[in-house]
Amino acid sequence: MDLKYRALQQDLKTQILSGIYREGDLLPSEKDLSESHRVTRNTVRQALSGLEQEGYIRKMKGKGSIVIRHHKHTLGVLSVKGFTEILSEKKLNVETIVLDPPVIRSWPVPFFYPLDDIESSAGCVYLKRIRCAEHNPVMLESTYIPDLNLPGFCKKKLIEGSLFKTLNINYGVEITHTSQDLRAIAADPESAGHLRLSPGTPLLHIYLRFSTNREHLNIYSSLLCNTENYSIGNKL
Amino acid sequence: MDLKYRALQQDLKTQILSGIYREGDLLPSEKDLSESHRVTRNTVRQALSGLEQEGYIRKMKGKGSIVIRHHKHTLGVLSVKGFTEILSEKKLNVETIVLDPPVIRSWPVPFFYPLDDIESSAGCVYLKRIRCAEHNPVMLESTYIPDLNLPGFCKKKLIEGSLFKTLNINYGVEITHTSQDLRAIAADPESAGHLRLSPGTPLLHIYLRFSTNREHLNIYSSLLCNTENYSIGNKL
DNA sequence: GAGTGGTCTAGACCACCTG
DNA sequence: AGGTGGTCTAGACCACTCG
Repeated sequence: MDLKYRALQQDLKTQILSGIYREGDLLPSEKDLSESHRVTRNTVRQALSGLEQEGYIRKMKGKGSIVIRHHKHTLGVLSVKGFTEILSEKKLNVETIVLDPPVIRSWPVPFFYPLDDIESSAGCVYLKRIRCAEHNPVMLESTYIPDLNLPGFCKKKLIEGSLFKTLNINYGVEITHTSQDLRAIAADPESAGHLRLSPGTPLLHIYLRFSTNREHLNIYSSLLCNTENYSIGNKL
Repeated sequence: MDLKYRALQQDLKTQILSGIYREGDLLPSEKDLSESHRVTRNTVRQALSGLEQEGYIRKMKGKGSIVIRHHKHTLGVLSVKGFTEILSEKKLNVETIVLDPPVIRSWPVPFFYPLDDIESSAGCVYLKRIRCAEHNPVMLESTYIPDLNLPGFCKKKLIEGSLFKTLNINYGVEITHTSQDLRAIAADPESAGHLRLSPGTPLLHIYLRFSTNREHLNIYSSLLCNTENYSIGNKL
């Protein structure tokens, strides 16, 4: 598994993040990239589409691919990514505090996404974490995963604190799709306490569903975000 | 301008919305579509990518492209679309109430997006509207457009109530990119009144910037959304 | 006019899913 | 085993931007 377009995409991303290409710079043309990386222009275009989707560049007809300014104080595009990956790319100090370590329990009723029979009848791995940026709690994340062929998951530590990395390395799970659902709600007392806010403070509530390469093994997350200092988006 | 992939994408979308393909149905395979529409598979894939992005289908390796269930009570993917288009696709009853008809004024200071010199020195076309779904106000939208070569814009009526359609048909403006920024905030008294809510109710605040095919002509919108009954997202 | 990205063709091999 | 989508190649023509 080392796809050419992903390799090129990661190459360019690294160069942008390391400052080789700066805001406003033009990337090499698609023709140049295709020659220097020995791939066709279609493959280059696939890589550049990915970068555009992630908010690193902007493609301009007749001109080229422009590197885009990175906004501080934005948590990143809502995309097929985990929290750790999003914020470490922004070079923010990131911490995760585990409130409830992984346990097997029954599914909450009602659950925020409809579950299929196989998911329902399997148990549910649950964990709850606080995400901090620059030492401030900004996000409260409750995660639910069907307990389908994940032996010993609750006993092991998360690799580098990342759920996705752990699932990938230990169990070969890869994220394939994401869907999301957004609302604004008032903070309940418990959540407010965790986020060091007053109850009733408006929070961004995001329900996420990550599909994976394993059928029925979907990852569900409920995120409560304090958007006072860090907004969510792909502001360019 | 009639691109083959766009034509195919629209074709399939119409068939899905009209019920020819229902939730869970498989679309014809990429090979079949390429033969029946006399285009290559790459072109078919471009069209299907668009439909996937818009949340109409889900592509499954080895299986096919599955038509996805439409959730009621979701306002639609945040995408390169106007409000009118999003909700009419969902077959909801949609109304727009113009609070402040288009006028030329100076830019608010500070403005929520950085403006370039040409935008700043041009005037600013401003309008404010309430969006209703099923006769309930759900969204308060303030729109700002640089007054760059849009003769008579403030005097004319909007075509079918759609800002994008008006800009497109009368001035040849097409949307090319979108960026967005999300926060949760408490409703101020004025906004609360318009949305028939109590002040302090949590609202989803979305800043949008639409880039167009005309340089410097960007469309800026500030949206306040009541997400109590209609959430925002691409829940599948 | 030279270079760019946008679109499109006509093939190919692969991994994955299902019967 | 046969069909599906995922990836990739090697070309082509176009509209657009810029000097």
